[in-house]
Formats: sequence, C-alpha cells, structure tokens
Amino acid sequence: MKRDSRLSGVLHVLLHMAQQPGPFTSETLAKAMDTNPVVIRRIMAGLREIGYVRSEKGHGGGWTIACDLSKVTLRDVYAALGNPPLLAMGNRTEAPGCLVEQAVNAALDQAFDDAEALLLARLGEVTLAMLGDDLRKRLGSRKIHDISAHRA
Amino acid sequence: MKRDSRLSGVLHVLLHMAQQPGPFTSETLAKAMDTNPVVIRRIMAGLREIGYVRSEKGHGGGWTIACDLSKVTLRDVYAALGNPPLLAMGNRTEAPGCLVEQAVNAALDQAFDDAEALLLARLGEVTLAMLGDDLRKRLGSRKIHDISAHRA
DNA sequence: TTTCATGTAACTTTATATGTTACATGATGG
DNA sequence: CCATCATGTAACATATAAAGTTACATGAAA
Repeated sequence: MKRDSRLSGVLHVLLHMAQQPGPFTSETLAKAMDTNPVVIRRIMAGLREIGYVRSEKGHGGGWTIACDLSKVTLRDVYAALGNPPLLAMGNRTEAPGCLVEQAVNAALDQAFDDAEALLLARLGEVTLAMLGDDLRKRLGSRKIHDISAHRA
Repeated sequence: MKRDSRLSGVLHVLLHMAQQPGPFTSETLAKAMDTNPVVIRRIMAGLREIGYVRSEKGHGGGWTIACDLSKVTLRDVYAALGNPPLLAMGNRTEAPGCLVEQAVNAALDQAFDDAEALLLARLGEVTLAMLGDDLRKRLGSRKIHDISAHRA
C-alpha cells in the first residue's frame, strides 16, 4: 500500500491558512502543496462536514477556518478524515477458526492495540494552536511566505 | 495500500512447526495457511538467512526450526522480515523546505516515533516459546491438528 | 449571463502486498 | 545415472488503496 499522507497534508493546509486571512481557493492551496485542487477538496471534505472549515462557491469564494484552533487536536483532524488505518501491519485473518492463528492474533493484537492507543493519545495532546505556535517559533524573524501572492 | 500480514503469517507457520517434528515442505505449510508455497518460501527466506530456520532440498527435505524458541522474540522475527513499515501513515515530504511542513512533520514524527517504539517494545516482550505456551493453553484437552496428515 | 469556485464521479497512475507460473539448482532414492 | 522431490528465485498477474487527473454539474458573485 502507498503510505497515507492525508493527515500530514490536511494539517499543512490548515497551518498555512492560519497564517493569513482567507479565504483560500483549492487551487491556491494546491499550488502551495504542489498537488491537485481536487485532492485538497477531498481531504477537506471531512473537516467541512464537522465544521472545522467552511467553503464558499463563486467569486471571492474558497476555504476558511471555522473553529477555535486551540480546541481542535490532531486527533480530531484525524477523526475528520474518517479514522483511516494507523498500522501498516495486521492479522492474516481477523476471526480465524485455527487455534494457532488465534494465538498469533491475540499476541499481535495486544501490541497493535497498545501502539494505536498511544498514537491516538499523542495526537490528542497537540492542538492546531500549538502547531501554529511552533511554526511561528520556527519562522523567527523571517517573513512569512504569502501563498496567495500569485493572485496579485 | 494492502495491509501487510507477513508477520502474522510467518508466526503462524513457526507456531505450527513448533507443535510437531519436522521437516515441513512449503506445500504442506501453504495448505495449512491456505496460500501458495512460493509465499511461504518468500516469508521464510529472511528467517533462514538469520538462522532461525533451516531448509533442505530433495526427498525428505523441507523446513525445520533451528533456534531456541525461548530466545527469539516477535520483534526478532519482524526484523528478519526486513523491518517493513509499521505505520500506515507518514509525512507528505520527508525533508521539506517549507517551514510549515517542517512544523507539521515535527509534531507528527513525535507521535509516530513513540507509537513505533512502543509497538517494537511490545513485540520484543513476547518470545516464540510464550506464544507456544499460550497456544497449548488454548488447545486444552483438544488434540492438535496434524498439518502433515495428507502425507500419509 | 459570464466567470469563478466548489462538489463529485469516473478514470488513471503509483505503490505495495499477495498470488501464480516457470524454471534452475541441488538432494535423495532407485 | 536418472527420475523425483523440494527449495530458490525471477517474472508476471492480481488486489487494494492512495494520489493525481479529467470532466462536468451546481451555485454564487460581478
């Protein structure tokens, strides 16, 4: 399977949007992310449904942040994507008749479940606001890159 | 991406082998696992190289366990498979120029690394012998299924 | 009513695991 | 020595899922 980078992608979009007033068109965001506008709309769809962002059609339309960044965690964003699989590995058969396979599954599931739980917990500790703070620290004195520049 | 079930599969094979004297042909093992002999050879190749199992050609040949089951952990077996990716999610770009992406990566990497480390640690706590003990507990009074039966 | 922008379905591409076929290599038994 | 058995491996096929692309419908603004 290809590695899933939707969480990484959608966070990138949100963080860009948080740095300057919107709205942002899918095309603008796609250019900043070096991808396709439809991909942007796709990964943003879940966030729109939950209400983290809004989208408007027509002239002056585009995407706007519609939530309190200090209240939304990376885990929330992950959930908005539809809780895609976290682990690349899994059991051969989920409900096997073979006792050998059951023993193997039991051992692996313990490890898998623990790892998933920790990952979700860690994502739940970080808010979008914290991500933004970290970004501003990294930016330091540097001027922020205006992703809407080409609209001029 | 399809879910990787090689660890699950190879553990199933090893545990079957540990229940009765060998050697076992790839075909016998494949039948017990409902898969193809070549798949068995493929997932066993790494274990053979490290010396956890041996394989012999010709009449009476096949696979034999060649290690102390109480000394080999699930993590060792995982390593023998070549340390395939554990997480289904990853960063869009691994070494980005964009500071926004760097901030996102940093946050995600913390969570990802912690989860991977925990998973590996958990796998490292379980030996093949412990898996075998658990299996025998599950078997209880039941007679073990002889996967070599069809050879008669 | 033209232009812009999203919404979405359908299709293509890419990556990766898994399954299959074919054949070379080497060991055993006659 | 040769037929048989079994592994080793390359090459190819299939399955699944993410990412990219095209096409077009919908609706808002100028």
